[in-house]
Amino acid sequence: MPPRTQHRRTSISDVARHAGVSVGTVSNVLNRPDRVSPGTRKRVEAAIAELSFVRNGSARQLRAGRITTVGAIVLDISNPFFTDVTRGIEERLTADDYTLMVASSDRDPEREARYLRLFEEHGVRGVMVVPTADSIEHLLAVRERGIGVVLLDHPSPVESVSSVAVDDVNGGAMATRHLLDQGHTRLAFLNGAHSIRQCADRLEGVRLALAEAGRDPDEALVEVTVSLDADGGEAGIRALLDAPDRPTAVFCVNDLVALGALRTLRRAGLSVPDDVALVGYDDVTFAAELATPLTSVRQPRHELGTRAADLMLRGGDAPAEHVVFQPELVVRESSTSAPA
Amino acid sequence: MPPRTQHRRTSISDVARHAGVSVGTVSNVLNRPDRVSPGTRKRVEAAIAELSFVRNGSARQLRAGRITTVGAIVLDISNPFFTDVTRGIEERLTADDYTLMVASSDRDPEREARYLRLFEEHGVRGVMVVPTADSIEHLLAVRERGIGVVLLDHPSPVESVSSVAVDDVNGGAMATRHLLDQGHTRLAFLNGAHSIRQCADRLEGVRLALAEAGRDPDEALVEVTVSLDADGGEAGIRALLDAPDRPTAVFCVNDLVALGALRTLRRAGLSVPDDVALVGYDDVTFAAELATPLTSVRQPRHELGTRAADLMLRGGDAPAEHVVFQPELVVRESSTSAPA
DNA sequence: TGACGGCCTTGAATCGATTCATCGACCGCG
DNA sequence: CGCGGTCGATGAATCGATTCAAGGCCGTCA
Repeated sequence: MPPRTQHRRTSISDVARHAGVSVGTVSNVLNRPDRVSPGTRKRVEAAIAELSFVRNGSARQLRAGRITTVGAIVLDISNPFFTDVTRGIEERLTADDYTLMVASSDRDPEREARYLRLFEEHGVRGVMVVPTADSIEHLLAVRERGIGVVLLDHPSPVESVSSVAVDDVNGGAMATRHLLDQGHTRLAFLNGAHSIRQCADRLEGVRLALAEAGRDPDEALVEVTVSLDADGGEAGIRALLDAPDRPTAVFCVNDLVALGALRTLRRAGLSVPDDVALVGYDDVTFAAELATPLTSVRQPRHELGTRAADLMLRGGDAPAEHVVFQPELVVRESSTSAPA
Repeated sequence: MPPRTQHRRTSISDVARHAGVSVGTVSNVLNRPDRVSPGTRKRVEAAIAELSFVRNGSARQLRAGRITTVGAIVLDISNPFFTDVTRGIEERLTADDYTLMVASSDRDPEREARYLRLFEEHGVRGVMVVPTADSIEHLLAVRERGIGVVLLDHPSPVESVSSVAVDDVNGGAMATRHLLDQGHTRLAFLNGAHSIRQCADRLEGVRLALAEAGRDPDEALVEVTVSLDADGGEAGIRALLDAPDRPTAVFCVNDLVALGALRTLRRAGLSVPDDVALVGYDDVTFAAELATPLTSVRQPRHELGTRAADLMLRGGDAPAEHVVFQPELVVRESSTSAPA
């Protein structure tokens, strides 16, 4: 793609020569134009335009030390939950003229580590990470090297690292209580791997709510481990259909899974909510508009992002803070026999 | 967030000193370990670990000139269409050990320019851009400076710049022909600003199909300009409901708009497809699962991304290529009076 | 006239990793 | 014993922008 002739990038000294000034002056025009007389400034600007000069960010940064860029590593960039969180972050950062670089770990600790290193090598001011594993040793090490760290959608296991999270235990419990209230006794939970904190916590909430209601979680609950997308929901329901004693209510760990579940239940000729009640998590845009409008646990996605960015941008000497938002159950038709 | 004491980042010479070797040797351990004797290598590696040294990417890159990173600028990162395209790109790049930096221009030429400069300053190998405006002057300038450019979801106006696109004219025409075939005579098109090429092209296809059928586009078509999300769909339908001669079929420029349209039609007590037929664009995951499964024009999103990355990664001397994919109409219930 | 202050401009030093010409040590062979 | 060759290690030069001490110029005031 680049033209054959690999011309050297034009540098600040090319500009200086072309304008008949020193490199220092060009740099001043670029960074502190007020310190340069209007005449020379104009000449330098003309030279810059003529040579179509673009600053070399690496050199600039090498000298300056650190830049106004923050990195974010989320679990899955194609999940609407995370895109909304990301937008929140970006909005807040842009207000302070910071730039955001986003990466998706795809729940792979190795990818997380890789991007973390990439960000660090490029001298980001800080990173906001949704950790793939519970250990945050590696993040502490990063912070040790002077880089800001904020945990995203994850409560901090240590006091000294700021974090922004939503109470997933409560979210799981809310969904479960609702299903119990509707009279269901045999529940299924289409969940992700327990190594993912959000999944483990929501499960805990589910079990808590069952115990609270005097039910034995091991008996009243079937947990199916699935991938966290629509295909996972499909697979999960297939597994349940074959089971001898089919649950009457299914709680899905996120709305994408619920989408797949809904699709598969309908194909199997089962009615939602009459044959099977369904509850999702996240309350994404389309949840209300599905074939059967989906009951879901809503999280303050956007605010999660802005708040995290807030914590990131505070001075380096501010004490760590731990923010926990509460989720909210949005009841729709998929879990209530009488239309909502 | 960063600790009070602003310690200088440990550098390669710190490592060298600590291990009792020269900087050149440390660099060799890092880049060409085979040229270092096992003994010293081990010592250096120990020093690296002990000091928890992280390469300074800026310095590295300053010397090396360019890196294995490419940038992508899409119109709207929260649109599932673009997240899928992005995944395609990333998948292909990862195979060649390249890294991707994604940014969203939000259809703002200024933001596009800003990110373009940011990428260039950081020495990316190339950029893949969904242009916000039809002019690609600024992209040609970037290429002039030796940076690869591939147009994403946009046919190239010039021979020399590679591009990957989907035939939007045909997509618009397909949707329209389908609605005409269903017997509709008054159509509405909820479209975005014509400055967005995709929107202009789809409109052209719509008009083409109308003319083809012997209809006068100016008479048979109502076009409403809306924002390209669910809220836009809602606003668009509201505008139509007030119109004296309500169209019987609505074509939406993407599925998010269609989602909002569907929601609003239902709230207004109108049945889809009996009162109003609806067709979307993109065929996103949830299109088939909506209250009324949505007829939509499917685009090869993932392939669009991988193919673009392909073009990006070819050597700099390969001739430009222009790939055009064909969309595909997926008919569902929202546009057919008899259930699909 | 000379001293002084203010305003621009200069250019060498600096950031940290990479590269490469050079050197030393060591081995094998004649 | 001497020579050529190999392997490993060295460290100065380099990339390009920024910074800052130093110097030049001009006008003002005593």
